[in-house]
Amino acid sequence: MKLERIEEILSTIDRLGVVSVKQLHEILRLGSYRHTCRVVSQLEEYLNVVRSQQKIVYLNKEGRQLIGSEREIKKSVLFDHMLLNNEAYIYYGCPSDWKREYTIEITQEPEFSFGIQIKGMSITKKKTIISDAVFSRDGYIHLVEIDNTRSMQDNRKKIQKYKEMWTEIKSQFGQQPKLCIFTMSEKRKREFLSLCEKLPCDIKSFYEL
DNA sequence: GATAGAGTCAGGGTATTCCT
DNA sequence: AGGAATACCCTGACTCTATC
Repeated sequence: MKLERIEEILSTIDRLGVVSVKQLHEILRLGSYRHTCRVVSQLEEYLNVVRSQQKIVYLNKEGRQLIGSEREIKKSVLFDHMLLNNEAYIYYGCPSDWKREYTIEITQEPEFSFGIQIKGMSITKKKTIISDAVFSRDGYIHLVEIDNTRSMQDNRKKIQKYKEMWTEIKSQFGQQPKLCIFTMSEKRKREFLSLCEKLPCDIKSFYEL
């Protein structure tokens, strides 16, 4: 296989972190599924392979070295979450500016300063929120949240955080982003729908994909 | 003609579902 | 429960095609 092609495929894997062969088949579009399997097995010297329900791969040291990636992936319980993240990536047509684990940091002016100004000290506070992924489409920013096994209580907290920060998020992106949420069941989808009432959002359950 | 890329078919392995 | 049937995933072997 040509080096260029190897690097291209390894970069794709690097960008997603962890990916199943089935997902690679949809992303790379190398022809038949059989052929994707073959390509992956040819690249195995650069990959760690995990067999659970299906074969999933991520870059090993050689692979990272070849494409100069600093991002080391360790085998973890987060794999399922990352694979679901990929499903969203595929659903949106593999956006070229897709970024995982995107940190949004904002500074908020305090609502009440009680008229006190302390010299040399800023009373603004910083807040961060990490989206599972961010991408743009037709010029619009999309923030992606993947709900796998998080408790609904945690989900409520996170959505609340988005609501609190939404004004600043808007001004940071210079536009109204869209919150895209993928969840595991219709029941949760309904809960998210009511939680996100006032946010521009797109909520889907994985069964719809 | 050698090589790489790609398709088809068959079969093994394992998980899931079905049936008694 | 436990064995049979089914479904799904992965791989090997063979073949064809394009390109150099």
